[in-house]
Amino acid sequence: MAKTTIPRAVVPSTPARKPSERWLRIAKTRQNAKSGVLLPCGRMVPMNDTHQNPLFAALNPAQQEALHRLNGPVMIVAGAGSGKTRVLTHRIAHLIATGVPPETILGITFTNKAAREMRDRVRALLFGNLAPSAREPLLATFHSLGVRILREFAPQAGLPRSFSIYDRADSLKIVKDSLRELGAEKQWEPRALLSAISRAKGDATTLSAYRDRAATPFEEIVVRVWERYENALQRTNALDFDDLLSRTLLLVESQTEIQQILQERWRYIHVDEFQDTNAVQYRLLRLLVGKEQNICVVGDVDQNIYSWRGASIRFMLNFESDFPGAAQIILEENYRSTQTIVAAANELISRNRNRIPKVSHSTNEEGSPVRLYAAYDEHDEAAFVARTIRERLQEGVASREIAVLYRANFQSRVLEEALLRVGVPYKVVGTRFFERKEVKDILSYARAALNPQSTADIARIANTPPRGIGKATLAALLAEREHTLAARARNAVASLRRDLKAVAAVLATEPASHAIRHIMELTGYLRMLEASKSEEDKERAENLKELVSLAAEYDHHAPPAGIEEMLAQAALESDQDTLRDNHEGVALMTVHAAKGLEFAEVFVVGLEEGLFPSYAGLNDASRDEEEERRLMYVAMTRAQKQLWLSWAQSRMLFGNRSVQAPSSFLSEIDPSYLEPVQAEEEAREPLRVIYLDE
DNA sequence: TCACTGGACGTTTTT
DNA sequence: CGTCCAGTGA
Ligand SMILES: Nc1ncnc2c1ncn2[C@@H]1O[C@H](COP(=O)(O)OP(=O)(O)OP(=O)(O)O)[C@@H](O)[C@H]1O
Repeated sequence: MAKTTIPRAVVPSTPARKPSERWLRIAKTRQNAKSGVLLPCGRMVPMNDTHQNPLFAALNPAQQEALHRLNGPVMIVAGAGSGKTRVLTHRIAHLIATGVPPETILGITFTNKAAREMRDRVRALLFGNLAPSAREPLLATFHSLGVRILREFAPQAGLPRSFSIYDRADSLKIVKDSLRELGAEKQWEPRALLSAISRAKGDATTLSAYRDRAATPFEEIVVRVWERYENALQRTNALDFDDLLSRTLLLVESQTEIQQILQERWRYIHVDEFQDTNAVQYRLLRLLVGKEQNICVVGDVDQNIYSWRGASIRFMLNFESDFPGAAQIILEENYRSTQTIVAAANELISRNRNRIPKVSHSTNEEGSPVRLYAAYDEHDEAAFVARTIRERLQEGVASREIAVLYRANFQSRVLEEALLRVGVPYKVVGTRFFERKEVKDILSYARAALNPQSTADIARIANTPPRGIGKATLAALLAEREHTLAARARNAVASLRRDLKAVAAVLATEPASHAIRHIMELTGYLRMLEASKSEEDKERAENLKELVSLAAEYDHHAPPAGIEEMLAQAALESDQDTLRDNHEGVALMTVHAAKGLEFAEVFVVGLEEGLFPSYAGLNDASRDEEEERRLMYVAMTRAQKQLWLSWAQSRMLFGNRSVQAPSSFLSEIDPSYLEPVQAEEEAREPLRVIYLDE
């Protein structure tokens, strides 16, 4: 395997504004075709000099290996906090530094936030504060990559120029409607049907293949709903999340020319969090990798936590046979956490049988023990968290350095109440801005105007604000039977049409933020909110103003591309995206949402049998004890310095107070790493009375 | 058409 | 215990 690439054009793509801004510059002499690094002092060092090239100096020897092996397939396998993401970032920067054209590099991340961060890091590593150049690597999630490809090749993919992306709520609504049409809404759970459909799509199973092997009554109803679901999507020019991947796969699979274009476009492909890749993503990936086989994936099988939606570690296990000659790089040093945290997490995960044992150690300080709190109930637990955080803030820890992690979203409520009570600022990650009703409404106007087939959007906004369009009128409108309506209803429909026409005109001519403002005004939506006396509506009006400033980020696109881009972003926004880079406040989130993040101090709450590990889906095949343990491993390894674990002896579940047993995971951590925290006396007494009352 | 209300039902995790 | 939604009456 070649250790040095053959650089092509190595002339710096963007002229430096000021010499000081560009601390690292690509230079090359024509004679030897070898590149070097120009240090700020003006001295030139060879590109591969592991001592002087700053990109190498920031990595340990094992990590550097990934920068030496730029060609051919590479898989980096390593535990939490071992610098996998850091290596990817440096590798991409290094590729560019050696003269690989940036736009031939593709990096796939798990969330948009991760993509954005990687983009910032690569820029910082290469150009200091230089303005973004047109020539940049593409850093995106599989889903946004799909949108990009499908937009570019819309005709070949059999898609209209402007298609809508349906989020889970949109999809669920179609499933519900389909079930109702089938008269089966009482017998089946819409969510179960949607996840069956989604799961099949993610496994690259087509409807007809699924139909052929459907045997159980459940599978039969899935088929019947899926047929209707697919019809509805097609009718409304819409794609769901899974389609963004599967339609892209279909396109690239069936059209060799397109495959070739894409293979030539991205000659260096990277995938982060590879352990959570599903079948469709993997097949797409294999098709995108060109003859040179320049693919670099990083992952940790112990952090596979999305198997319930089709992600599988088998692609990691098969990597070497699918990509012959693949180099494997193993990273063993954890840079993130204290020795105590690393040891405790390793011990826990070693209980899993279905894994490949690996070494992971830390040369960081030993650190303090993991603190364990046994609460009386969920209120006591939340009070403990709030009180401890307040103390830590007083001791000088920044609030953004602290996270509280839980298994299920409903657990955030008590925590919020407790934090509010003691005045600790916090941010619940996962309450997505774009899922707020008022935001969805305004965006629905845009979607309906851009894509007149989008009946879901039309239904959503037809009577918001009230125009006098009720159920009957709406049905007639959607069936294009307006002429059968009474005059009053016809007028109402005419007013809706006028609004949509006006919105369409505005979208075609105005930049994104102006367009959004116009929508709010010309539809009377903002007026409706401002006329209301309720606090909630006041807040909604505020959110809409926020939406306008968000839209301004898309103003540089020519209309209507700005809005289209924003709509795609809105649909693809991840939970993590609600955490702004410079956010204030303690982060509250599910363990799933914390994947890939790190915090100085971490609380993991609700460590009770049935909750974490969760017993939900007990009858399902989806329940997986080992995945729950991996989830716990992910949770623990988010912490850099201090980890707190807690559980409650009693908890309100489904409106019933239930007696809880401590999580089995707690007994899987050696007691020598743990230190119990005593309850505060005054906190204990009144709560004990409540407890005994039961 | 729309506002209100009682009852059913839920909590796994999400791009 | 809350939330959401379907069904009711005005
Ligand atoms: N060689 C190194 N020198 C100093 N710090 C490092 C080094 N490698 C990694 N780190 C730091 O360790 C932390 C973890 O790195 P990173 O997030 O890249 O790990 P990861 O393997 O992707 O983690 P996870 O799998 O848990 O998401 C980061 O703060 C990173 O900056």
